[in-house]
Amino acid sequence: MLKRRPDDRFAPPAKRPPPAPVLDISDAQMRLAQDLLFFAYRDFTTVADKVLEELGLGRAHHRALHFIGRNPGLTVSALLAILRITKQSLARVLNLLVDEGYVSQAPGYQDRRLRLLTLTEKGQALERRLFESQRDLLGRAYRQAGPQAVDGFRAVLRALMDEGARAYVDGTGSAEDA
Amino acid sequence: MLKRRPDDRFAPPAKRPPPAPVLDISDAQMRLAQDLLFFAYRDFTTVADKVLEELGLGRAHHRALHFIGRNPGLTVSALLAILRITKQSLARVLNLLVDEGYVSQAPGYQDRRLRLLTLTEKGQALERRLFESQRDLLGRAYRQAGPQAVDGFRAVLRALMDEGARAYVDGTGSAEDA
DNA sequence: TAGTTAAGTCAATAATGCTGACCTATATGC
DNA sequence: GCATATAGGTCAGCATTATTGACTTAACTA
Repeated sequence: MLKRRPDDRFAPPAKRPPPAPVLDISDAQMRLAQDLLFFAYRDFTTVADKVLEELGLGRAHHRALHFIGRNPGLTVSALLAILRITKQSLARVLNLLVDEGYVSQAPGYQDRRLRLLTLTEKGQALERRLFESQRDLLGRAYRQAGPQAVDGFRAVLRALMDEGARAYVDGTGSAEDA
Repeated sequence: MLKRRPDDRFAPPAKRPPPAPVLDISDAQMRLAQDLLFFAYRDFTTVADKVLEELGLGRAHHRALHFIGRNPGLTVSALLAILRITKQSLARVLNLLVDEGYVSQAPGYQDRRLRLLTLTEKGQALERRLFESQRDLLGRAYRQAGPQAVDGFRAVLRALMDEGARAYVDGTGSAEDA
């Protein structure tokens, strides 16, 4: 391993950092939006992470619980399409949730190859608890920002996502498209 | 065939999945917001991930480039506070960015223990490219949703984040608080 | 000078993602 | 009935990004 001497990694000292290049208002607004999304998402997920940590679960488990809870009878394929991860990645998460009794599987009625996923009572209770941590934060934010802001919030987020995901959240598409 | 091997991982088959329990309007709205944030964040980050993939970089590198680019002369401590990761996690990412010539470090002028981080020209070019991929998506979303929606979007995201992060994005706090 | 702080580093571990290969069960089209 | 496609599961290995704990060096500060 080539050990760098400290000097190689250092630029000549600058008295003052160079000014941030902001080209126009529009770009500055866009960069602000990057910040906003990063911090809001960071802190929105953190409140649920705290609950998950107690149980030795991760964010991936939360996502699965959330989407199964919202779509009882969801198939594995549909969940994969939503999460955009591989079958092998989901397997680790889902097998644990099934083994621990949070999720139950039932064969499809018409097509018995399907594994329809639902939350058990235990799973519903956990999902509820996770939901409430985020709901409280979100509720405060909604009240603070006001109903008109909430409409705008939803409109922009909706426009940011894929066409398929948009159809899904609008209720006009299937989970497979998300 | 009925002669399938028994599997205690399977619940008894259910004709129809149980209905989703939606307790009141407010909760349904909150659950929708969870969906919106998930999908919007997923697709917002994906556009930059595609650029990063070509260069063998990850999302962690993008985050570092973004915040150094927005805050030239940022210290390592401040970047750690923003990203909320450990020094060891950042080290891997930052050392690569320095070694590859995206980021340069300069000792602090008053306090020479500090490593003031700035983007090199190469780093600025990459950050710009990453930014533009997200700016294009965001620009379309903003135009589609309209200026009033954008205000609401910003207000809710701002309210979702920590007090420190809020001060940071408002420009009234230091990066250390974020 | 003593203690604190900023940063770097080593070692080990965990969560979550990936690819490739292969398997079973079931459905469907001919 | 048979060939093929589809839904799902599994094994093995690997990459990225995070973690904790312990330690070091350099420089600031009381």
